[in-house]
Amino acid sequence: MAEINRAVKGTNDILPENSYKYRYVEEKMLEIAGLYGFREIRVPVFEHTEVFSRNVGEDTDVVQKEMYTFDDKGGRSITLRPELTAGVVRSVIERGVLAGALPQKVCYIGGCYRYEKPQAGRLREFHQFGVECFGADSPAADAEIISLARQILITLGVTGVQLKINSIGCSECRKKYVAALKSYFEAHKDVLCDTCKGRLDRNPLRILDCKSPICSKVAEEAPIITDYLCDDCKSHFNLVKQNLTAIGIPYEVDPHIVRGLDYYNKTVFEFVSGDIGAQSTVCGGGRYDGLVAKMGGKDTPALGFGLGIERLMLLLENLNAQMPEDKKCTLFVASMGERAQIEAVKICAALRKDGTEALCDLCGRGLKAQLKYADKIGAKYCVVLGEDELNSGKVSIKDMKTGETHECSIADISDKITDLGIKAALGSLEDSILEVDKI
RNA sequence: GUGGAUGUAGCUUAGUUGGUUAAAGCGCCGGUUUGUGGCACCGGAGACCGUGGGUUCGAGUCCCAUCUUCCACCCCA
Repeated sequence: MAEINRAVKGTNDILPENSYKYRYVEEKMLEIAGLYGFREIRVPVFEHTEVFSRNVGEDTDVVQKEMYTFDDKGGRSITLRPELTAGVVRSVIERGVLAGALPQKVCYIGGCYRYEKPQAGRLREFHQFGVECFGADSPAADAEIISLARQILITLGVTGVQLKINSIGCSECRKKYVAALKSYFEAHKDVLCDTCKGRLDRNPLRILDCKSPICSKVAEEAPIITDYLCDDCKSHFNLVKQNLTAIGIPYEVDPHIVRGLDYYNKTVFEFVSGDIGAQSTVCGGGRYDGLVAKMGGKDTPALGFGLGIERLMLLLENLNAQMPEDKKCTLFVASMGERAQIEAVKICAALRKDGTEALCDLCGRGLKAQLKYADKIGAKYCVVLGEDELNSGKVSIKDMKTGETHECSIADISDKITDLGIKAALGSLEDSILEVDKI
């Protein structure tokens, strides 16, 4: 295949045989978020580069080497969003959303772009579902979004994920902690891996996350952030934990959870799974109380999370999670001869007007081939239309599964189909959703 | 960006120590006498063997490069 005709590295096509699963998952997520008062917001795929570089963090990998940045024809530096939080914050400030009743709760689904080396659960174009809550500083808000993330995962059939939480404190206590951490690792500098030696100055927090056996061994004995939290941060974190316990959400405090985006403070959390390869985080988020003010808005506490849709789908697949079936054709109208063909088109038009998926031959095929096709696409019923039927005005509707036939007049096909208890499309989808809910 | 693996029809694969028109299954299309799908049988279309170089009388088979995909590191969702 010529280079130009191939999908760009790290991008993916979702074909009809799978797209309905994505739609189901996305609709479910929006629906559950709605139960918590989150309403969908849609923001641009690209922003001024500074929206990300300044706020995600000039020093982060995302900004340093992963952004798709280009100049537009007006000479503006534009960047395809590598994540959604910064753009959403820009939007709610600019559009005056934060002037409304607080907290403001928004959620979104959208593509994100990062120039990384593709791998299982990691694409250059990937999609995130996420929520952001503005104006709530209570620990109950932290627990609430964690609860939302968990409800989404569980409802969709995810099992075996672990919730890890931590507090990285406010800027004051983090300053003290980073200093302590630095002097600790400084003492063990000789055994650290090369990348961690480099991180010592730039971002000592990252060493805690290193997977090299030696570094993680050293990290085990490192000072723990929770010991450095100021009274306010400490009590906030304790209350988050109490809230989680109160609503029955199991968690593990993992002092090594360090988010890679600069805007986080206080509570951070991740839902991790062992079933999606090395990219174990399906959902990550936390508090970012300083970001709104930093971006020029009124000082407003905020928090949120992002959930990787491709990773979630991978996980659901690996776990063999139940998924509703796709819609199928309700009635196939096979025809023989020109007169019948035109009648078939009329019947389909009438059925579609009534909300029923009805198909007829478009290839000029023989009767046998038409029925074969009806079978392959999983049509529930079919009728054959020939001279006999046109003359008598009666057809027999055949149930493709059982072979049973039901007589009726051509004019009554639509009513008959309805009588048979078949609600095209939506019926089957809703049934299966109910089933999933029961699990 | 750094490592390791992969690449033959739409899909899954076979292809012997390099040797004539590159196989199979599934899928697709059609047929098995005239108006009924699923089964069976028969037939057909479909591959410049990822791409570009090189070695050779001759390469899907060997060498180099490049790209893709996959896996790990890094980082993140």
